[in-house]
Amino acid sequence: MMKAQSPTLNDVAMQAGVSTATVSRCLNEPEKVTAKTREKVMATVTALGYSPNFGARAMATQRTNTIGAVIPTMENAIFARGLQAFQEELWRLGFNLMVASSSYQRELEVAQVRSLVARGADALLLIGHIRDPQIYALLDAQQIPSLVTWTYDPSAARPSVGFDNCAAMRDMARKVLELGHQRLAMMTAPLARNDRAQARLLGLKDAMVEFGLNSDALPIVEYPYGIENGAIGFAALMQGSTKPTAIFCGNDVLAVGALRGARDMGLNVPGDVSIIGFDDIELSQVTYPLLTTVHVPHRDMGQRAARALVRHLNDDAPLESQELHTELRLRASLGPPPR
Amino acid sequence: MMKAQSPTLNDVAMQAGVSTATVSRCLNEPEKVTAKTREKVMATVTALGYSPNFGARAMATQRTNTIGAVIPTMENAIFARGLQAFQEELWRLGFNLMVASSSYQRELEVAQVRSLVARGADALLLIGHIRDPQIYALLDAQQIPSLVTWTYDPSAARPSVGFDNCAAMRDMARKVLELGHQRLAMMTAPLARNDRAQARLLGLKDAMVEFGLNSDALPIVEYPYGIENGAIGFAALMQGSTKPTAIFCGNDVLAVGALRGARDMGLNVPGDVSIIGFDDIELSQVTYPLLTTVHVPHRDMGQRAARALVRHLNDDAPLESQELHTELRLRASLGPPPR
DNA sequence: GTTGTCGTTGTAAGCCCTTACATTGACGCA
DNA sequence: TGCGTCAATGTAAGGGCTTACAACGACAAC
Repeated sequence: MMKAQSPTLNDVAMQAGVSTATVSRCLNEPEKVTAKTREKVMATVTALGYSPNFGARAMATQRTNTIGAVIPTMENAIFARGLQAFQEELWRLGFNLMVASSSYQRELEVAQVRSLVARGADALLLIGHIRDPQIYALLDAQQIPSLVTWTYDPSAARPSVGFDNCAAMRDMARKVLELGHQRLAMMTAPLARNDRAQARLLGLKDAMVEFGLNSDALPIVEYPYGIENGAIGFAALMQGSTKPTAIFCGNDVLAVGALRGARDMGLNVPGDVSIIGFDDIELSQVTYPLLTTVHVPHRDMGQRAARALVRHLNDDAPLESQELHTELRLRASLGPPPR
Repeated sequence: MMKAQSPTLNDVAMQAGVSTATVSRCLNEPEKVTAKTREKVMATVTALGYSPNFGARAMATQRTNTIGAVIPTMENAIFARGLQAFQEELWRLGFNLMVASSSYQRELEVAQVRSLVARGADALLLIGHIRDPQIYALLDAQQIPSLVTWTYDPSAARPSVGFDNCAAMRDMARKVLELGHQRLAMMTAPLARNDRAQARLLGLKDAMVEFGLNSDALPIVEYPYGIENGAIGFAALMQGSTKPTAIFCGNDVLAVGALRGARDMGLNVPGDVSIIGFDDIELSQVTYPLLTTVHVPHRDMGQRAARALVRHLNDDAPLESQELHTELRLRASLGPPPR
């Protein structure tokens, strides 16, 4: 009955006295059209307030210029920063970002991927390699390109843009061990289905073995992301009879919590115990004492991932793995062991 | 030539020996189809690995089940938390989220809105009321519903789901003034085109007037989001001859920076100076001293916004403003003025 | 047995672009 | 003048789904 339809390509074409093909060309490949025609058409476009119908365009081109990302959570500063950079770069390249969060839940991630694909994502950004194989099967079946980030693993089947979590933590651990620490402990995010966390733990153990320590005896506690949890975890690690002199944290948030836990227990950092983080989020530069941590180039990673995906989609460039480098940030929370 | 096309509705229909209409109904309104037919069809769907073509569906329904959000930045914990909740709720309701960030730049926001609309967003989430009028014109022209958040302003032309920034800060300021503080100062995010920041400042000034102080004399410094900036701003405010005894910060991040600035300058909080934040992000519960701040229900806000938009899209429910309530969190960083 | 009703399924008309291919026309050159 | 060339434009065929409406068939009521 009543139709206040927005104008279509055809409306513009008729109004401007040209064919729909010409209008389409004016919009998408203006160089293929005479300046005169182009002006006439563009004038009509603005006059009518025309804007292309998304669905029709998506159908005709089989593209949406939208890329999906499934991340554990945006609330974690680590992901927020990388994701922000990813979005900014996508924007520069003419793409939009769809976000879904899996809350570290395996089945949920499957559903999210399915949904993003159903919503027309041209490609996907994923975090880490470990996930339900269904996801890879789905992506292969639908021929959706995907890129793994927050880790770099040349041995994995899929391309990744990230850094070597294991090597980074190993380097840090060596520094700590060189200071003479013997009793280490680790507080990590839950290890199950988190290859980044697993790799970091592995790096620590590697270094221990190098230094002749028994890595099997390493006390390990697992806590979800959260400052409060860091404090709790710290207390848990310190209540045994043989207290560690250096506590490695899988991420800075837990480490900041540990610093707080130490303060609550009246312990001096690093006098009584050293605390080491991972990520170098902004927060770690303002704690007291300043946090020793591994600096991760999150923004660079997000940007590179965006560029790689877009080049793949636009120019058919192969999706290749890229390794980014981390750096140790040795700050006040690390010192020699007590005594 | 070579086509490894993915199966279409038609393929499924032929294979299952029914019409495309029936297949479509099985997928979208299963209750309208006999159980027997439905089973047969669904079996074929899985057998063929069929999944609907996004573009075609979008074209036929004029819907994408995708909602866009334009936020200043995801890196700010405040937005990250609310956005996360928004996304989770959208997901529960069967929608996807597209994110764009404006970096507080007016023109960029216009472009982002345009892009999200062009990418088929069914509706938009926006932060605050102040923006280029072009945006509202565009949304009206294309009939894209939108909802404003992070603020509640019944006098504004557009519906909003949020809280009264002015009243919240006014309440906090009263508490501080009741303690006897006379020399106040404000550190805020840049005020230009940020109605939330402006409202918070206004609330502070209101309270000052109530208590007989000259609000025009209030020292104000503006710094972008960032812990480091908070420290810088603090130093700036404390270097005058008449030092403030209470510093109001427009957000917790600046406040945390201020705490750090105080420590750097060897000042005691709240002995020498009280520091007050806004937002109650996780961080504020672990600083030393704990931060006095205004608690904002970011998650609740995100959820409500999602529900309101979806109800509007699905059930044509009117988009109505909702006011959420903030709470004062009086913690150790606030004390009586020195002397 | 006929007719009417109603629940189920089928038919086919859009929805609005893009683009391969066809057509046109201007121009240069013989 | 006639012809070939090439750039500019037009024609029309999809592309895959939803849905109004038509058709059908089973069953109940008379």
